[in-house]
Amino acid sequence: MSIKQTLGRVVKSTKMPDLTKSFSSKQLAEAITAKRTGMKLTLVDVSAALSLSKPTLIKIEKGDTNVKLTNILKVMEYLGLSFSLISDEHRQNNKITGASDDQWY
Amino acid sequence: MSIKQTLGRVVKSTKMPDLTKSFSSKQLAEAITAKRTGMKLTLVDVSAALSLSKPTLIKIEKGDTNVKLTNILKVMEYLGLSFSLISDEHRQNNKITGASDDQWY
DNA sequence: CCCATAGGTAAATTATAGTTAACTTTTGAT
DNA sequence: ATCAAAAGTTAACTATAATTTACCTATGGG
Repeated sequence: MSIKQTLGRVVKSTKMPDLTKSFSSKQLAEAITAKRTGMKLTLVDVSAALSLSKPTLIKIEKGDTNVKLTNILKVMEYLGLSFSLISDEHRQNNKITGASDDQWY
Repeated sequence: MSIKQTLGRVVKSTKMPDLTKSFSSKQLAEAITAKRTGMKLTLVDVSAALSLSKPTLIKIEKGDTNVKLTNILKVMEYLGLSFSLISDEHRQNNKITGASDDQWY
């Protein structure tokens, strides 16, 4: 048990959003909050670990997109979250057609 | 055929990166460039459509992460790209255990 | 009820992203 | 080899994100 826990800090954990739903900044914000609280970390914990200010963290957890990508990526990496890229028009049914793949868009 | 094409603008299309590989800002940048050129759009086309400056677009296509998330999302939406979120520790083998799911992290 | 701790907000300042405009380089079609 | 258009760079400027510090509120344990 960590010292912090013995000092009685309590971080209520929030529910992880459904990551199968289509991306939105709100979903990202919720996932970050859920991850952080699930790991029993406070805003100040993350703030200190990443040298990121608390107001900026709060902006991120509120889904404000007027934040530098690098700051969001730092938080995500720290919490064990990451992106994957989806190309909307990219066909799932990727059967072999013999055609060249220069029409993927 | 569009007027632009009759004016002889040529946009060389670049290859789409492998979207199954793990996310990096470089991968994102490459995907954006590949999508844009695949759609035969110039930087100025996108710049004009989104009211975003060319230097900012170039930063994005170079993988510079010191860019506001909102600007990246605008470009991605315009080109038909999107994110999905991945929780690193989230188990794939999600078998029914009867346990409550408050230990997802 | 206290009191400590976490979340959240506000104002002033600093750092820097973004824009504009002009310019250079690269590219490819003819 | 020329020419036009696309990509990329630069510098000065403007807009605004980020920080700092200080506050306020909410919550839960004792």
